[in-house]
Amino acid sequence: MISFKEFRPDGNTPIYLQIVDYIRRGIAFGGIPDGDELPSRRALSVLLGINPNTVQRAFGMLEEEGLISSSHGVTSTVTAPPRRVEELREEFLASDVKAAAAMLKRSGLSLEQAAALLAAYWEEAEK
Amino acid sequence: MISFKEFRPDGNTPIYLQIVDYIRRGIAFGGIPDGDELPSRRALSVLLGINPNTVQRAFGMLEEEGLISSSHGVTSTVTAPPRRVEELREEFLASDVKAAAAMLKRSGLSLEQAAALLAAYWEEAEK
DNA sequence: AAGGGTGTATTAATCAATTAGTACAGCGAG
DNA sequence: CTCGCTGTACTAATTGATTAATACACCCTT
Repeated sequence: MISFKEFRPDGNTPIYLQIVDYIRRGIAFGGIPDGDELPSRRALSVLLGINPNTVQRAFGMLEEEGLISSSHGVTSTVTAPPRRVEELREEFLASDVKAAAAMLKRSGLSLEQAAALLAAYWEEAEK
Repeated sequence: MISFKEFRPDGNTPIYLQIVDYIRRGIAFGGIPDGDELPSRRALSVLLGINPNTVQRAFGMLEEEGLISSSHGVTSTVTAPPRRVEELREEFLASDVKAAAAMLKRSGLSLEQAAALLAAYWEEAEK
């Protein structure tokens, strides 16, 4: 059962997106295993103090993405076979790295300069 | 006189922010010189097909940032002495690099891995 | 079979950000 | 001096996204 103990909404980004992100990343990196059970829409909504439909919106997106499976009357479960997890990881990496590269490129940096600066700022960058 | 010939709003980000960004980057990297003249609020609003106040909002931000100078009755001009340009460039770089580093770190990469991936994706990254 | 749990669909309310309307005030050329 | 340009301030309208209300439909346990 996925626990939301470490879920800390940032108050800035929409909640439903943070839920999606939390679970996505949990599946990709944080050890949420295949077949794991999700809290019910209503249960989670109570826990987070939000409306059930907000949870539904998040879960709906995950469902469309094929990361969870839902059916009437019963609680949803994670659908994350090893291939999918690997795929997901790569998607994340690719999009993050691309975004980072684009960002650095736009500042007119060469690859060498970018790498050097990255190293320089690496430590102090907040995880 | 700053021309907006190359200004291509992306339809996604708010226009006033895109204007700010366009001018900021122009000053930092794109050769908008100190003292250069801006179109009037109204003129630019007509050119872009938007409301004068939307332009005003952008110009207001630039004014607060000290990047342009405005006074009543007369058109605004760029205020970008060499020091300021250098400073601006560094600000941009620092914030971009930090953002990139944070992004890569969140994916659980080591510095070495990040550098390697960056190199791998460098070419195809859109400027 | 019935009641309390569950997911789902549709619609409405809320809220924040962006954009626009209108009026006022200063400069400068003719 | 005055007209047309300019910047500025304040307020209202619009819009889009997010969140909430409500009702329905299904499953499972007892």
